[in-house]
Amino acid sequence: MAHRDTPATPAGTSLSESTMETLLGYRLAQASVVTARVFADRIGRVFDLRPVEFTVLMLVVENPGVSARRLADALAVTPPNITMWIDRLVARGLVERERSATDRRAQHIRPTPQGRTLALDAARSAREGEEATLAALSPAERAMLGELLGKVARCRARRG
Amino acid sequence: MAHRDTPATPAGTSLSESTMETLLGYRLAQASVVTARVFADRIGRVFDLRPVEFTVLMLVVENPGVSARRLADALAVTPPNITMWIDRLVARGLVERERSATDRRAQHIRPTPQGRTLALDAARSAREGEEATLAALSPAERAMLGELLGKVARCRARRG
DNA sequence: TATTGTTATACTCTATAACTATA
DNA sequence: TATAGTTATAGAGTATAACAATA
Repeated sequence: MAHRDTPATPAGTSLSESTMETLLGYRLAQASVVTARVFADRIGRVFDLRPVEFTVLMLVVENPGVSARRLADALAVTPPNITMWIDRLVARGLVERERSATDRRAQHIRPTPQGRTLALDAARSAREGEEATLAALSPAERAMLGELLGKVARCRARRG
Repeated sequence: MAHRDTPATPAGTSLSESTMETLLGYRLAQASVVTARVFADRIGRVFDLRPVEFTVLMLVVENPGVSARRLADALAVTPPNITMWIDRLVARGLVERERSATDRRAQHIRPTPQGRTLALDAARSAREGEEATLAALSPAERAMLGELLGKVARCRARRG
């Protein structure tokens, strides 16, 4: 059988990932493991909000009167799904729907006072969690990283 | 009814996201929309590999003889799931399992020649796709971004 | 007793298709 | 005819629990 008895990568060491590291998608995924954990600890458990749910709420707070369509586009989520997430927020009294007077197909979504408070509390908590977890990065590095990620996000093709 | 007829954010403009932008998790998610699309176009459709599946294959290529456990840890995937992904790669003849001689619970996973070829082809294609899509970023910016993301990934708590 | 890996299973999230009501 | 939103439903992905084999 002449299997080479290659002494596999010893445990305790990190796996080699030199090729993967050249792919931005991989590095994003690895970095997201960290932020997802912070989110779960700081927002998921405490405020009972899923990532998308929190983002929808926060965007509604920052853009009161926004339509479901625009939220779906901003989050790259399909129309049926944005309906579901908004449903959940409405059921919890965090946002409200209102038919548009000018285009009766569309709707305006606005935060309730409770929704606004909860969103801002959650955001603050997440920010604190990230700061604590990412202490290895200087403020300048964090800022630079944010800028670069924003530049990547702006490479998104319209209407994909 | 005295509803305020606030002229909601006009369509055509981007949504305001100043608070969200202060959260690294949000920026990562937004940037991931771009890389996920590149992946789907360049790897998903062409090579019929899902993101996790591709990453498993690539890590096996770069770490021949690695155990399932270490792959699961590296990818933050649960043991049952890594079993499933490896099953799929084995079924396609891209990797092989071998019982460890020293610890008969564990196994060594190695790429087949076809697996190796396919992984490297896919990686090259993904890299080309990212370069084309992220042309708005200079090589220096791309390198800096990769470094910073690596630094974030290294903030991952062990065994969470 | 702890660890590697597997099976069985349920849950979450997302996508597609078909529908309504407006424009 | 096209668009905003909804419903119904299927699929992909992930998680938990229980188990087998080995250490």
